[in-house]
Amino acid sequence: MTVTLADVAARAQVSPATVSRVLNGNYPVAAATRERVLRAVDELDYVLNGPASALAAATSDLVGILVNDIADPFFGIMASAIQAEIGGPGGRAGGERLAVVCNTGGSPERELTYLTLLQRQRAAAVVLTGGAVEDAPHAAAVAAKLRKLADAGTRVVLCGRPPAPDTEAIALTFDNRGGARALTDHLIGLGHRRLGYIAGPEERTTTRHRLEGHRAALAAAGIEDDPRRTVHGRYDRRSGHEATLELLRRDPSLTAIVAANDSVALGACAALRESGLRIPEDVSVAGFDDLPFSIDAVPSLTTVRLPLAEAGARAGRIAMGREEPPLGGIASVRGELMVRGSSGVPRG
Amino acid sequence: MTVTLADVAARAQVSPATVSRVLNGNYPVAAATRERVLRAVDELDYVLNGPASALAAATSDLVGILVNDIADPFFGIMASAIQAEIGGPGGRAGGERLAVVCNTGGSPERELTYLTLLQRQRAAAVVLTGGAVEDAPHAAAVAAKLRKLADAGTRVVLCGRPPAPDTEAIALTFDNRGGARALTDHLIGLGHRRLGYIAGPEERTTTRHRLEGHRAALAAAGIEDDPRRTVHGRYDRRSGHEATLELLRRDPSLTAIVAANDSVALGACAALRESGLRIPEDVSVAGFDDLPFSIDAVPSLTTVRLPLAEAGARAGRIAMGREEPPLGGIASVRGELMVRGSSGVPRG
DNA sequence: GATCGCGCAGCAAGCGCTTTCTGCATCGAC
DNA sequence: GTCGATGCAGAAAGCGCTTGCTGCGCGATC
Repeated sequence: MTVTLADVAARAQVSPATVSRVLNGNYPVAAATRERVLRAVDELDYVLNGPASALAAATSDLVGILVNDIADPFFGIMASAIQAEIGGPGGRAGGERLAVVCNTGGSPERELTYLTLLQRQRAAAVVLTGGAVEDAPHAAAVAAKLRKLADAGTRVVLCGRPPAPDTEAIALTFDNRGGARALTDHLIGLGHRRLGYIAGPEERTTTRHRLEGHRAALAAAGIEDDPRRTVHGRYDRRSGHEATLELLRRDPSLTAIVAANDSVALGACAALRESGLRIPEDVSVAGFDDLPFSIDAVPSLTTVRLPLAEAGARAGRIAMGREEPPLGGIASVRGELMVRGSSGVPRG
Repeated sequence: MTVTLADVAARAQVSPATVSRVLNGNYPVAAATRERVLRAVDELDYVLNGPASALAAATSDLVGILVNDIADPFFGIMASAIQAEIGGPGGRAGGERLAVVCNTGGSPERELTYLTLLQRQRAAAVVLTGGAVEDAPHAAAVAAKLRKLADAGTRVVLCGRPPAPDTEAIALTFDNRGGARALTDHLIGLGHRRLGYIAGPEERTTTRHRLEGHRAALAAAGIEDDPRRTVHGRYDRRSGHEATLELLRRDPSLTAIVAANDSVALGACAALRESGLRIPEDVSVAGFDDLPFSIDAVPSLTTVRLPLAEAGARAGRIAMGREEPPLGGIASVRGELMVRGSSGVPRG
């Protein structure tokens, strides 16, 4: 029913071995023979059996990309860049590889399960994107998995994620702390003294790092860090909206709101407007990430640009072994402060 | 080195066959034996070899999801919904399936190549999302591929994509024509007579359908369809920005701009503002899709909401055989007009 | 007590490919 | 003319798993 290597071999009047070699192109085959085989492949419309070759060769051409939320452009942009380098169809790489984008939904269990699934598929490489969860047992479990994957020959790269100790994983981490510091420094420089902070989920490394940067800036300026000025939520606009109302309730005299990311910032803007406050005249707003829509907000969002596409591309190349990993296996990728319309000098 | 089924069998003192049956759970195994096997699996930290089992069983647990642009939330949202139903880790389905999100970048060749790659992997199902390219040879090639996939037992579902004739593929299409018609009807109802239209890439079905809906509305209102009022571009904000400037150049008296989608609409808004025009006082703007950020635009965007997540979920269920396909294998999914701040009565 | 049925486990034959090793020409060199 | 390279193709042994079939031991049946 389905065409197999043997069928092609029969048609081309060669042995299966030869067909395999023509298809994999890593062994000398006479031009005439190759020609004949290729023609037979074409005529029979033969498609290689992936599992079979993966089994025989003990390697597969699957590359896993783990993301927290595929519907979020933050991850979409990285995934897209990674995939472009993985050399799926159209990529520069010769061998065609299938990029598998796995949506963990931010759940540690699903992360682990996907890792197992990829291990099961004998993935050629795995790229984990986005912040990790700060939970010792889980971190250990992930580290163990990553070690096992590495042992099995799977290259592991972390993109926008903190390094995993005791692991061979290459890490390209974003300097969230530095970016947040610069952002809050900017606001303080404008004269703000009462800043609200809308943080992400408590247990995420990204959340903590950004918060630390923010606090470092406050401390450096001698501003007391009132815990009531920080609210935790999810990384989405809805959460930004709710958190802003809460912050305003706690302290109506706030002059600036720093959000965990751009989506949250947009939610904050909406809440401020609904509350009759102008941006930035009454309250300044700042985001993080600089996703494409941020520049279209009105006023456009002051934020920290993260080179998502560049980092993803680099991670992809490293995963494919087409670029040298950074020294020590760890590189910190800096963000860039983008000062735009949503931040200004505080009133009064 | 790596643990195999045989190792587990040895440790549990049973035959490999029994281990396999315990793992697949589709054959009676005595409780005590099962217990013993499971313990051995655990102790040896055994991970099934995916390719090997796929080869032996002639099926795999991979499910392909083709998207045009993974960095675009339009596709991200659908992909996310599909995947949730595919029953990856955490899904309701028992068997764990690996969702493979493939980024075609809108390129017909890559689409085809990915389809081949999925065929090669003997994917369990494939979901194609988003508009197709209107190119007869390519459409035929895709149809042929889909037929072949179906023959091989792969379930094929189209989500937000026109039906593929002569194919067993189930199609869930968006009623782009109807949505566009309603949108332009709304603007005409407000009194607009000079509407600019920023269309997507010429060769896409989505582009054509939306444009047809728009034109149908114009025709119904007896408004001449000046071809100079339509500009084609990509489905991104940049394109919306450029196209708007072009439309304004051609006819500064426009009172409304209808965009191919929300991203394009945002670009249009930016261009209008830069040109010193107010929205909607001077020019009304309308988008399409109702992506999450649309409500945060200022003014919030009048658009057509497409039930992306719902359609994706349904497509996912159908792909998994957990929901009956629609009668005739084709269902049209309607959008809903969302009237918001960006559209108003024209000046004068 | 012999027979049948049934529940459970093992045997062994592949699944379709890769790859090592072997073999046969052909060619150049001495 | 002979021998060793060299270049290319084939034979065959798996890769690790699934599954149809066989077989065994037990309680139920006549």
